[in-house]
Amino acid sequence: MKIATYNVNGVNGRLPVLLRWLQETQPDIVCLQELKAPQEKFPEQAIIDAGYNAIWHGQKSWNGVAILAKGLEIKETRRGLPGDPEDLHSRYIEAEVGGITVGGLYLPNGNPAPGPKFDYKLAWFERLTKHAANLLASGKPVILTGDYNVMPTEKDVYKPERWVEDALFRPETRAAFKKLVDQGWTDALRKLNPDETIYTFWDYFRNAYGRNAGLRIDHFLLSPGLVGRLKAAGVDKNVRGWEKTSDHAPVWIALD
DNA sequence: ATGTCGGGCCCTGCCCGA
Repeated sequence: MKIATYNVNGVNGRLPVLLRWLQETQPDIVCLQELKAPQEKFPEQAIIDAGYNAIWHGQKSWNGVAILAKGLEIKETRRGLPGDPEDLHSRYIEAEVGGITVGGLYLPNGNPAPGPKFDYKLAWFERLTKHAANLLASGKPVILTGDYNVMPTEKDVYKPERWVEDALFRPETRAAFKKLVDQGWTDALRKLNPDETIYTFWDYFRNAYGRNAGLRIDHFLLSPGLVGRLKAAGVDKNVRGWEKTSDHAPVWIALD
């Protein structure tokens, strides 16, 4: 079973790229982030025509998350993280699919830091970490995947010294990610490729993709029971080179 | 500091968020 995550950066603007990638790689389950579309503007029919069921949580202009599945029922278990009824951003959606609880997340960017946006990022991280503890305690197989907007270590940045003040790489952000993982999660891409340079994002500026000036910020965290089923993982880096593409590339894992 | 995207809107060049 192949499970993927993809920050599309505008699901309608990237629809041709998304459909081509689905057709070429045929993942079983897909988490999408940054739909940038209100609930009623999600391209549902095109996704159905591509062979996928979908649930999504849209929002005008920004954010937005979805879960797609091919030939599997998607049983929604939650939209939005608990802990702050004032938070109206569409950044978390969760479902039971194929016997696995899949949480698709779009963690706040947090720039500029310090400031209110960075505070919001750290608060959101805390809420995610609390919810993640409850998911682990359930003993069920769980995947938490999406755009974490965190480079966990220096290995995950093309030029770490340039990013130390950035919200994606500040010590507080890395500490928050470590605190989450240390609950007992496994970073699937790193587990299978302990020493390799792996990037999932290249910004649009200064020919970042051409220079491979990338970041690893899209992650798969697996609950302990799933680690033994992890057989492969990768980044569909070529998709970042397509016309009208997202600044992120799709990331995937294969489970037994 | 800069760079480049999608989306949205005082409908078209500019602002926001990333």
